[in-house]
Amino acid sequence: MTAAPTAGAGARFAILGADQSPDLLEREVQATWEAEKLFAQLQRERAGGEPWVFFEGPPTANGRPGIHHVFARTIKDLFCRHRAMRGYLVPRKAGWDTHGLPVEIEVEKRLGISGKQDIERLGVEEFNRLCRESVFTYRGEWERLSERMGYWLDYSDPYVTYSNDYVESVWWALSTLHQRELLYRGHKILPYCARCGTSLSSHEVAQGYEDVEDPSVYVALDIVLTNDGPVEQGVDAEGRPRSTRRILVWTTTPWTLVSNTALAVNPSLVYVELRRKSGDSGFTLTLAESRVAGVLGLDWADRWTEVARREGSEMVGWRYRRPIDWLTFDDGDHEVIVGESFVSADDGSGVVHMAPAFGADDYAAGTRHGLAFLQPVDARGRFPETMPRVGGKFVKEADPALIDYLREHGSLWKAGALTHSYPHCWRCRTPLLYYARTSWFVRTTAYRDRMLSRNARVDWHPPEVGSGRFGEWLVNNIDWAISRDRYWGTPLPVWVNDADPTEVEVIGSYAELAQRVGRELGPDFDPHKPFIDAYTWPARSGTGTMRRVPEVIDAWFDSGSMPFAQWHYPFENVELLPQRYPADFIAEGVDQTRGWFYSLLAIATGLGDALPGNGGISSVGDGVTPALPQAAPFRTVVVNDMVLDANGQKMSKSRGNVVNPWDVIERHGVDAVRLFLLASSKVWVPRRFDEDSLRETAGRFLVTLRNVYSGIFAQYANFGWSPSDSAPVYEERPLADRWILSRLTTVEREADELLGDFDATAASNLLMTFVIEDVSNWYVRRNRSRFQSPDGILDAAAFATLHEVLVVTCRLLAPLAPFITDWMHRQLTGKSVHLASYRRAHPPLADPALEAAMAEVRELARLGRAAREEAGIRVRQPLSRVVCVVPPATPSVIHELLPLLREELNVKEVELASSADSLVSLSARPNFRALGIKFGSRTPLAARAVSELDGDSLQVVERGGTVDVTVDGETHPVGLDEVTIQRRATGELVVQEADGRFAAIDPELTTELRSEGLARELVSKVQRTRREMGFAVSDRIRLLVDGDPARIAALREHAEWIASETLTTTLIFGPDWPSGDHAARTLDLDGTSVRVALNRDS
RNA sequence: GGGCCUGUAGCUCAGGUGGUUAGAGCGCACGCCUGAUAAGCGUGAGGUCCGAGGUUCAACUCCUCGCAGGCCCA
Repeated sequence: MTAAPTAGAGARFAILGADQSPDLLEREVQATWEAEKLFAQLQRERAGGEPWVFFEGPPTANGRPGIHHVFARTIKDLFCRHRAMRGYLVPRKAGWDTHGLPVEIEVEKRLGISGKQDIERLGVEEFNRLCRESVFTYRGEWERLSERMGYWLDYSDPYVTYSNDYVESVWWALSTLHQRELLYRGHKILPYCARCGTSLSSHEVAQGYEDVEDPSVYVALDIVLTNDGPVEQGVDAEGRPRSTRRILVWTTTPWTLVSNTALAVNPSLVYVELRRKSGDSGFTLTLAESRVAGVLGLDWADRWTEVARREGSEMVGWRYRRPIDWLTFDDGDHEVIVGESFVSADDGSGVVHMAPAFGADDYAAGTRHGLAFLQPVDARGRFPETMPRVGGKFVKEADPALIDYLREHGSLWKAGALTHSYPHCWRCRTPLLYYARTSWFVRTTAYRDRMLSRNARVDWHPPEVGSGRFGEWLVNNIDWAISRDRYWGTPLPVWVNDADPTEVEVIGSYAELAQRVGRELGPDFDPHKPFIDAYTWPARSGTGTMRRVPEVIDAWFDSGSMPFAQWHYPFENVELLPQRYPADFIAEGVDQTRGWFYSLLAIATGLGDALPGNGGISSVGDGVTPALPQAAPFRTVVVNDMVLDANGQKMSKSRGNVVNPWDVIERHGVDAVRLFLLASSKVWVPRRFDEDSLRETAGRFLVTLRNVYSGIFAQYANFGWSPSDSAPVYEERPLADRWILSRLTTVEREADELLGDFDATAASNLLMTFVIEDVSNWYVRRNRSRFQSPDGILDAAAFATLHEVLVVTCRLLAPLAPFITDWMHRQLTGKSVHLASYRRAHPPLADPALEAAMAEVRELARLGRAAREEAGIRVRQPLSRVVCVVPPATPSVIHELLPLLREELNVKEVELASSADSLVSLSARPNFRALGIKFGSRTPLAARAVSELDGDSLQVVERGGTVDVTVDGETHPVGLDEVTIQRRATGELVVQEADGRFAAIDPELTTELRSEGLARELVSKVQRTRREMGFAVSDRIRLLVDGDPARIAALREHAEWIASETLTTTLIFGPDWPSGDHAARTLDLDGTSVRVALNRDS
């Protein structure tokens, strides 16, 4: 890397060659950062600043980082950098999520084993050792990529969820929740393989769906009590005592009928009660109206007649008699109809049988309605030996016997078969059972409202994720099942008396554990399985031994504990935590909605005032103290969506379209990748990663930035300008300089506000547009000659101006593209951009009038060019004049800017015409918004009347008066508010107009103009020849020109100008060819040939 | 089945609170420039704003119902 320039004479700004690869440059910058320990330096400099707290969501280091990780980390990095540049101290502690199923699966794969039996055969100790080892297989690559992409994070002291300190903090959280009666043992319905004896995780289930044939059974159950009272009893055709009203229920799992405790109807569906027209007409049958034809046949009306219809909500609370009464009810309601919105009328009868032990919906409904819970099936999926008819049978094999039983008792309505997709064990193909398993829960439903109110305080980007995807889901929150029947995880710190399962102790620290077991834990203490299970102690009650439950906890509970566990709180850092909690900012992918975002909120809300400054619950049950404000653990969250491939497809290994971040970084550089990801669309919309698109947007922008710096600024500044040279104060610089400096001030403020508001996309586009349009395409282009051959102090001020523009632009861009900006900033100032302040303390004032006027000039330039195009006259050919009109509100400073327009359009004169000018005619455009308020439904009539106003009337209006228009027979005054006045050119000029502005060129070419055009043409071609011959920019030449006498005469008029433009010391017109070396060319000048010869004047 | 997002030019995307001429970049066509040059600039042609209803004097914008794609959850 080139040494930074020192201020003063002879300063040299390094030039960035066009062939310099971004990758190489960025690696050099990276090396500099490392050598300087720049991140640590920044943190030291900000140490006294107000903290702006960032939480790093810990990645699971068991897979290679992909391009989407680069995306998420760019977002995290850029806001942290921005706030640091604003002066905040932004702690950035790294973290690793190291527990959980993904790690176990990775190890299983590597060992070529699968399933719990295999793991236990291997030994839990060995398995967990391998898990611990594997976690950091990819850690090195994660760190290297993070560094390469410029994601600054303190990796020296990361939090690691498997570490003893971290686990202890998690234990503390669990025991705190337990003290608040928020931890309990309950049931959870899980997909379970009875053969393997294990429950399956959702992604295992997803692998095992197969089409199978299952029974499809309708049973008609007796209704015994409705809202109108008891139902009359009777006997059926076979003489069995039955109720006179029945309800039709459908199931594909007859074996669960043994455990039936309720029926569910959809409260908003319509149900009909039908009676047979003939035959067994002594009873009625109730089912959903929309299912009647499906169940009873399309011709049902021939045989049935409707006796009542009602909404499901009217049936809630009715009582029925269950189909099989072998089991005794325990606590809870039973044989009742409940209302549940999940009940669908797409199949079945619109009435669903509920067995809370065997279905997730059923279980949830059971919890909601306090239903009884009947679970007779053992761990191998069999009914107890003592059960009638099906004793000892595997449940699925018991179906036929149960169907027979129903038939014998007259409750079977019809039995068939149904082919549908059903989950099977992916290992052994056994159909899975949805099974209630004992599980440990956090009673999140007890504080759901608090989670909602805390969530309402979060600044979500975008807001709809917070209110919709997350908020809606919170409303339907159910208790968090935190235990897992697995091996590699934080062990659940729950010890239960083996003689009395109601005696439970939850251990909240290692000291407490040591106290229980009556000895030191020792330096080699490992809280993981299997070691932890060796810690037991005699129960306090005197009988039995306290033994730890076998489960580990959900890894999401680990990561959700990071706000305090990363600091080993409350065992350490008690003073620090109030300054590091809550987070001002987090950012993760939308897939974290129910992951990390939830676990952070659920844990923090449950802990309440056990965390400093967290407010909330101090106890549960009767005593709730809502004293402190209930903040969420994060004040702001930026949610990013996925990165898709160039065709909008999800990246996946099987499709082979996964983008390797290292490859694209090598090709384009990190700055371009970061900018592209941020700028292509709002970060919370899925974006396509298309390298062609990247190249032409972010890539092109960076080339332009480099060109402005190297090709304009550095190249010419190196001829003798230095930052210490005195330049006129801002107010005395040329108007163009004041304009770009004003734009800079405006953009500086806007970019800061946008990033302050977490809108990285708008900030990226603002800055890229500023550099390309305002800096490169207007300021630099129009002032190029001031850099190439500065004449006097006002010209030279361009260097000071562009220097300022580039320095500030680097700062504004630094959070987004940290490499090139740092390189350039060091060249320009000798200092790293990342230690700079984002905004200048005393920028020159913005001049809105100047900016507005320049915008008009640029629009006129566009129109003027279009007019030239239309007239077919190239820009090099000078023209006599252009006549322009701008809106009346245009600031008067525009008059001072007209020289710029004259140069841009290559005309001798620019006239601003007024409305009174003979070139101009006025026309009116109705202002619908204003007219609409006044005229309502007659707006179209009024609009027509307004647009028919003549020029004289409009002049009156323009001066602030009103004129009357007739609308629908009535007269109304119309003023400036209701009409937009437009000017059009009349006469012989070539006109382009838009939105009340126009530019009209005079296409007439005088002899004088023609000869000047010719001279320009010659200069241009001679310049090209010089260049082709390899002359240096400053080389002087001798030039001879010969050709058609009329042309030569025309050129001769401009001899002096030609000579000075081409650095010609001796200019000869005529046929006298010089002796010696020279290059002779025949040039085509405006249709005729001219011969030139030139050589270096040494 | 539920929740949320997206649908605008060939492509990628912008388009507060409804206002009659819907924008940009790329690509394309034509042209300019030729000492930022393995660069730069301009002009132009491209659009039933996914569809159907509705509200309104007026709908890309608001409402309802669909269609297509995506994500998450069942």
